[in-house]
Amino acid sequence: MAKKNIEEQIIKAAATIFVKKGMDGARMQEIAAEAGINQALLHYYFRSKEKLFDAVFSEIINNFLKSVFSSISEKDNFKEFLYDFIVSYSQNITEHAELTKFILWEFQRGGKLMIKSLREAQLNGDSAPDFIIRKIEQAKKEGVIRPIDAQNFLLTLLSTVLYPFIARPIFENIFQIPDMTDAAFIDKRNQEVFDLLWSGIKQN
Amino acid sequence: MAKKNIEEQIIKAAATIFVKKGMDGARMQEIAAEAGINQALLHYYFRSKEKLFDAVFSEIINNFLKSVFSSISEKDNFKEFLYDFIVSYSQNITEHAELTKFILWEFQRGGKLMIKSLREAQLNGDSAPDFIIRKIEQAKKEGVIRPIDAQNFLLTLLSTVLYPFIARPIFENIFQIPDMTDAAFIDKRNQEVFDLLWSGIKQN
DNA sequence: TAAAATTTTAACTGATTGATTAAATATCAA
DNA sequence: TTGATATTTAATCAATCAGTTAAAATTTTA
Repeated sequence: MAKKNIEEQIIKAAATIFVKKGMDGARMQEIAAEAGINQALLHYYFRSKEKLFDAVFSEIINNFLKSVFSSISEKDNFKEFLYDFIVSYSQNITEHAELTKFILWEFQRGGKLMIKSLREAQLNGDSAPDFIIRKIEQAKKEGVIRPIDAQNFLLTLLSTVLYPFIARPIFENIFQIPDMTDAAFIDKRNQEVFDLLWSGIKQN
Repeated sequence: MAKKNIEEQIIKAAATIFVKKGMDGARMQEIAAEAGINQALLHYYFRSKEKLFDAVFSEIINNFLKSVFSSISEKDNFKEFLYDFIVSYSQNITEHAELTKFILWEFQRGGKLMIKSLREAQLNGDSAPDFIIRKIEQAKKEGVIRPIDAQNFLLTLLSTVLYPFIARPIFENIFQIPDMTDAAFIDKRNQEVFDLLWSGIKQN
C-alpha cells in the first residue's frame, strides 16, 4: 500500500480520537487501533504524538477555512452579501462535523494555528476578515447601512453564527431543541439572524 | 489548620491547574505543589482526580452563575433591561478571570454541569433563561419590539456577548485589539452590541 | 492525661504510556 | 538478481502517574 494512503489513514483515525479526547486524553494505541496499524507506525510517520496532533489540526482547520472562503459570496449588494454569508458560513459549520470540537481544542492551545490560517487566507488580495470589513465600509460609504464600527459588527456576525454550534449541548438542553443541525432549525435560525442584523444596521 | 482551609486551598490550587491544562493534562503532583501540600492529601480529601475536578468546576460555574443572576436587571422597561443585561453579563465575564477557559473544558465534557446549574438557577420562580424569554414575550405583547422568536433572540444575545471572550486570542490577533478586557473596549463593544440588537428588534 | 480520631507525610505500587528497537518483510533501483 | 531502502511488526523500555500505605504527628474527646 502506498505511503500516502497510510498517512491519510492515520490522520483520519487520529482526527477521530483527538477530536473526542484532546491530545492529553488520546492514547497512541487507540489511534493505532482505529487506523488498523501497529502503534510504531505512528512514530515512524509522524515522529511524536504532538507532531501528529499538529498535522491533524492543520489539515482540519485548513480544509474548513478553504471551504468557507471559497463559498463567500461575491455579490455587490451588501444586504444579499450578508444573507449569503450567514447561510454559507453556517452551512460550512454543519457540513464539517466535529469542527466545533476542534475549535475548542484549538482555543485551549491559544489559537495560533487558526490565526495563522486566517491570516494566510486571501480573498481578492485581502485577508478574509479585511475583505469583509472592506465590504462593510463600502456599504457605509454608499449609505446602505448606518455608520457602525465594522470590526465590531464582524465580531458580532461571526459570534452569532458560530457560537450556538460550539455550545450546542447547552442550548439544545436549555431550550429543548431536538437537533440544532436539523435543516429546518438552521434555516429558521439563519433567517432570524439575518433579520436581526440587517434590521440593526440598515439605514432608515 | 482547620480542615476547611485545607480543602479551600486545594480547590484554589486545583482550579489554577485544571483551568490551564484540563483534567487529563493536569498532574496531581503539580496541584499538590501549587497548594503547598503532600500529594496524598489530595486523595485524602477528594478521593480521586476526577472527583477533585468536579468539585472545582462545580464551584467555579456556580459562583459565576450566581453572580450573573444576582446582577440581572429588574427593570420593567425592556430597552433598559436589555442594555443592563449586556453590561452586567460582560462585566461578570471579565470579572471571573479564567471562566472562559473553564467553559471550553466544560463544553468538551458535554456541558452537563453547566446545564444542571442553569436549570437550577431560579429568578422569580423561573429558570433564568425562561425569565428572560418571558421578558421578551412581554415586550412583544406590549408592542415595544417586533414579533421575533424569543429563543432565537436569546441565543443571539448570549452568543454575541460571550463568544468574543472565548475566542479572545483569535480576535485580538486578527483585529489587532490590544486587550479585549480593557474597559474602554468593553464599553464601546457593549454600546455597539446594544445598538445593533435594539435596532434589530425595536418596533418601528 | 490518655485514648481515640483525624491529619499529614515519605515512600511506595502497579498500571499506563509514548517512544524505541531489532528483526522481518516489502519495495525499489541498479 | 542482488543490494539498498522503506515499511512494518512484536516486544520492550524508561518514565510517568494516580492512588495507596504504614507510620508519625496533631487534634479532639472523654
